[in-house]
Amino acid sequence: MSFSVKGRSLRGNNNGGTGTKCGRWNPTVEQLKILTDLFRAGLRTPTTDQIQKISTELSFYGKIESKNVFYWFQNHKARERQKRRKISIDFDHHHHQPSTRDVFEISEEDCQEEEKVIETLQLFPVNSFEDSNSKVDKMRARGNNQYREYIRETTTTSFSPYSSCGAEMEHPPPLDLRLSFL
Amino acid sequence: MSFSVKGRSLRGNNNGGTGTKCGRWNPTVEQLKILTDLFRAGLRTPTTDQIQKISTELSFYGKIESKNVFYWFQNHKARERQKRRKISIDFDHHHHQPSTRDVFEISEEDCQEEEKVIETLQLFPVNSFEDSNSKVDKMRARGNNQYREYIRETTTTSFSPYSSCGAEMEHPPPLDLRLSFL
DNA sequence: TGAATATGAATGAAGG
DNA sequence: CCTTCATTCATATTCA
Repeated sequence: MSFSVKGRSLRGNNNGGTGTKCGRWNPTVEQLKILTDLFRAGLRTPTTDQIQKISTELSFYGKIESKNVFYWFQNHKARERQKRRKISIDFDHHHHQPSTRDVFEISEEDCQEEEKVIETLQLFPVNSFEDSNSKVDKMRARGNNQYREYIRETTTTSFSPYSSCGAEMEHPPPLDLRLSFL
Repeated sequence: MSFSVKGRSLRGNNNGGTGTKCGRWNPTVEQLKILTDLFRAGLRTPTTDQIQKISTELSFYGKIESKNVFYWFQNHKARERQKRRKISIDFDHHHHQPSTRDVFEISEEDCQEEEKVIETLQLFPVNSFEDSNSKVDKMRARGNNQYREYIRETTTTSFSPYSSCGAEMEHPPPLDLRLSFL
């Protein structure tokens, strides 16, 4: 159906939201770069005003609407958090015995959970003395959450005691309880 | 849509964490079987908890991460819906029985749109034991709140004097002030 | 072997 | 902010 050429690779350069399908905004590399920088600089929930400015700035690199900026931050923030959360769960789940090796590297890069701001960049008043001072986002260990991306990053592929190299293991088929084990 | 059975032939066993490129998860026939059964049993959007269990169960048949399970259900549900949608359109277009097997191929699947559960299988409490109480989401009346309102009303494409459709323009990069323009 | 297709993975966009 | 849907991207797989 939809044409999917083999090598699309680069995202941003193909079109600034123009050219092809204008169904939805597709950030250009430049836009993405800026957004990421802002995020990493500590920006998480930009105000309407900030969104407006960012949008204007980014519009320079391609078509964009302020709502795109709004959504981008919302999604990015959420997914970044979930990713971290999921990884820990995943680990916890597959953690059998503290095997010597494979101590995994869950933490990953920026573990800056909070709205930490990098002054070096002369940021805006991200959350400046507004109402809440310390919004320690306590991640309540809820049992059910959405899953979304906790993906990418390290391929800390959870191993399983079974499944070796093609080798067939006389696995203890739990079987039957197919649909009831949940 | 040739009726080529989903038969992935000899796929399942290759990704035991070995063999070929483990770029991405490739379900083994057993895993696929279970996932499909669960889906047909009515499971559509498993909770994190369910995903964990399923993942554990499936890990027995081969390397797998919980995220794979998450994605599988997301994709399967979406594509099932999409397929059905396309068919109806197709049908609508022809104004008469396509007479082709396409329609049948699909109808073969359970047309249960909802999370209908087949009790026969003694399913889990799909949605039961859910959260106990409400999660009163307090939206702080910040100035940046409710952006959605704004989004709805204005489709302000925050245009810019530059950036037109596809047109190439040697933009005057404001650059530098990346993070300071706010 | 390259086009067509199946499907895992990612993310923009909304609804609530 | 959480959850879900719709699309799209990226590959593995098929097949002529």
